[in-house]
Amino acid sequence: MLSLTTVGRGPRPSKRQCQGPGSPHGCASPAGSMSSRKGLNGTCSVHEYTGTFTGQLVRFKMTSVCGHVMTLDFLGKYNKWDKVDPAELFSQAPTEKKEANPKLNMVKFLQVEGKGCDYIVLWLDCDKEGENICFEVLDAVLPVMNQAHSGEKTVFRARFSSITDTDICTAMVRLGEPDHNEALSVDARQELDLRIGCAFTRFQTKYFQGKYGNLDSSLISFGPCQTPTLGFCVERHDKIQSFKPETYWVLQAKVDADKDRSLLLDWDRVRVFDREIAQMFLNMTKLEKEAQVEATSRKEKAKQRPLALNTVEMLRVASSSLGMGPQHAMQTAERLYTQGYISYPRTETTHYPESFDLKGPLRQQANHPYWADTVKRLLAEGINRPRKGHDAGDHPPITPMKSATEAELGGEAWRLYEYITRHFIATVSHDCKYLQSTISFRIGPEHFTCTGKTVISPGFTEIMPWQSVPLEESLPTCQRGDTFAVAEVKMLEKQTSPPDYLTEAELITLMEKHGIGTDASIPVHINNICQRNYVVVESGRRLKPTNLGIVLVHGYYKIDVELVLPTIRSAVEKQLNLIAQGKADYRQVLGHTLDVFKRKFHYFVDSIAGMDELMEVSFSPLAATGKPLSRCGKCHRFMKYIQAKPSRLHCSHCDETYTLPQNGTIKLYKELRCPLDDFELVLWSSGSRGKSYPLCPYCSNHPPFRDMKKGTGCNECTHPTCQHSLSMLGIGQCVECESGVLVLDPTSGPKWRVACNRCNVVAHCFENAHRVRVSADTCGTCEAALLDVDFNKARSPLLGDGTQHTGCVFCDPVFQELVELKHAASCHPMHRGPGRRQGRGRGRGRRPAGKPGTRRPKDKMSALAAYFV
DNA sequence: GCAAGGTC
Repeated sequence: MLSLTTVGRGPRPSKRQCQGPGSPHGCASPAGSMSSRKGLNGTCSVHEYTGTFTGQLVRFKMTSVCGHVMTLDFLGKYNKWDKVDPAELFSQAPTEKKEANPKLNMVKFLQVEGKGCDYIVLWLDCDKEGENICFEVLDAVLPVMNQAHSGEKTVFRARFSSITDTDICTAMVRLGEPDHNEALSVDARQELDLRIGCAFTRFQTKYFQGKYGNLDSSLISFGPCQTPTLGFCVERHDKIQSFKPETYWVLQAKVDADKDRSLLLDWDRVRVFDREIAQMFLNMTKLEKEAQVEATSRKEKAKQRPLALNTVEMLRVASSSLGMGPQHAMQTAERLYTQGYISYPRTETTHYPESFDLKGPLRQQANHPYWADTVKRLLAEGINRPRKGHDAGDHPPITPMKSATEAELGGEAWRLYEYITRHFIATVSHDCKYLQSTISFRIGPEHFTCTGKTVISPGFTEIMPWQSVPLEESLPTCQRGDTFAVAEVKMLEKQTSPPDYLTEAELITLMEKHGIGTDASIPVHINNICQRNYVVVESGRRLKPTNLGIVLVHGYYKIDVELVLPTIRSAVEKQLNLIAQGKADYRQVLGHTLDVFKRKFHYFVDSIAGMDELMEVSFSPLAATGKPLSRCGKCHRFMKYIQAKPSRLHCSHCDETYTLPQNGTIKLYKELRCPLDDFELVLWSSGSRGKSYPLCPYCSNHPPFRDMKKGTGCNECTHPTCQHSLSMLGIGQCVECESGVLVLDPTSGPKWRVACNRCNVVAHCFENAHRVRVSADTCGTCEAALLDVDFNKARSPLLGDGTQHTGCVFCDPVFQELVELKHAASCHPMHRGPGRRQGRGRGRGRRPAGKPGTRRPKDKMSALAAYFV
């Protein structure tokens, strides 16, 4: 008998905590009998052991998933932007659940492990997302599990608020059922976010891209989290813009404390905004010789040690003190976590469970070169219980799990680790105690105060020195009735100053306060608005909105302010919570909310001119952008090349736009024209050492043949006779990728190259030839097209005086010597095609058989691969 | 090409 149990969302080491020996409820195995292995996806571990369950002796199998198993998307044909009206995305367009990460093969993995199991216990995170994942797991696993007998319960949900022995074992004896309503509320959230986000994003992007040539983002996205995030940044920008500085006046008094020391006093009125009134107060005090002490006080105060560390606080400090952006900080923290240096870095909780072993992590720091003394003293004198924080029931606060040095972690990772560790030590340290002394003075009729702080015991500020109470000279001892000589009273003129742009730390606080995003997604939203060029990060990690960002938000203000208000999300979430609580019907809420947003969408579309008016001020129309490059095949006037992403050609006479392949440059190709549509060809190039090919702007956007895809060049065109086509310049099947053909680059001489028309394989052929042509004949051995080469007389590699040679680039002994395989230089290794393969023998023609001039390169993969590799 | 949410 087997039982499959599923723990957590990721392969966390913490799951082992529930199966140690001696567990009170018998849910664990005898020591040493657990076996562990990796699952078929190589990521998730499977642990097996014997124990008791519902009074029977069973074999447990325990494993995990990795976040959501499934993700929601539209059916394929609704993802074609130019074929689908975004309005259809609100209702007509059907959605489907796809595997969230196909590489992990999670469904298959779960089915392999779940096959033949009798029971399943779900140990996913105890929140709505976790509940939703429960059902994703069940959808995969129930069909392969053993059938239940006579209505016996086989699906259980474990509910726990921390991964500790007591919590786990309590959960095990109080197993419940997964909550379908909570899961449904997440289904609704997914569908709303998808439909609303994609509809607005597609509409905005297409509308503005079709009108302006110098937008600084290729995607004008909208989303219920990212848009309000941007809204906060623009709101601050507006405050700065509309700020009117005001002049105010302050009285400042100085008294002699002793022979060579004076005290600066603060005016009790702080400041006044009327110069004459300030002058009047100055007149009343400036002639006074003495300041009377009216009262003194000495109070012991405490600066509290920090709450235990959660994600958003870590991100705030990383941004404001370490200068690390949230996304980068999170990546760094993840690495520290997977390497075992810190506990799980995504948590809302700032409270340690009662049973949490605080001394363990602390002891590990007892020999650290930087803080050994502090830690040893804490361990010897007894640690202070951390302050009571917020328990979100997710994961313990972020805690260092083993000692590490700067040399070991290096750079950024060390700085983050150092902060996390100092913060942890601080949470179990004592509060900082200091004495606050105040002296109240009277000069003439006006009151002034002087305060000073002296540290009694530094407490946690010893390990967090940046939090220290600043060193001040102590105030003189005095009592009511004493007098001090007035050294000076003067009036200062000052101005109120505008706020500065939002810092990332402030933005995180605002997002948290308004419930925009989660601990895990807040960095993603901030990153999004940077990447889309809505804001730029300035010095001090302040977020300054760009023209585009400002125009978008002001446009929403004009058309429908709700689209950008932070309440947009919380209002929807209120509805979703009703589903989760079983108080509202999933279909009704979904239908109603979609209906509301569909109306908003149509109103937005109808009112887009309002946003467009703002856009016009900052951006130039397509017709006024770019440089004339190549002639249109329809009107034979020059079209303009718009380099800004997405790069394209625009014919202002025909009002047509032709998108070009991205990440490359374009130039005119010898004024040659496409025989099909008369458009002038352009030469696309990925860089001097990369590949290049001719391209017809019209064909690339409107493929003339069924087997030619959109966005491709002449090197994929199957025109039977055009001198630039694949049919005429293709040589043979690519040596690396499955579907590509090596095509001669006709512009590459004198350093002749052939390049794959799909992947980034480039072969350098001949250096010293002045002409290379693809012959109509094919190789007898491999059926690749022969090359007809005319070498330079002086530097010909041929024996004797010969300059002309025809042969197969793969098989000919003369050519073999000269060919060198490379990857297109501009391509990053990450984007390379699949690795070199050997021994795939399979004949498949690249070109349509039967057309005039077509050659069928024979698949001789093993021979070719052996040759190139 | 799009959202937000998990997590690697």
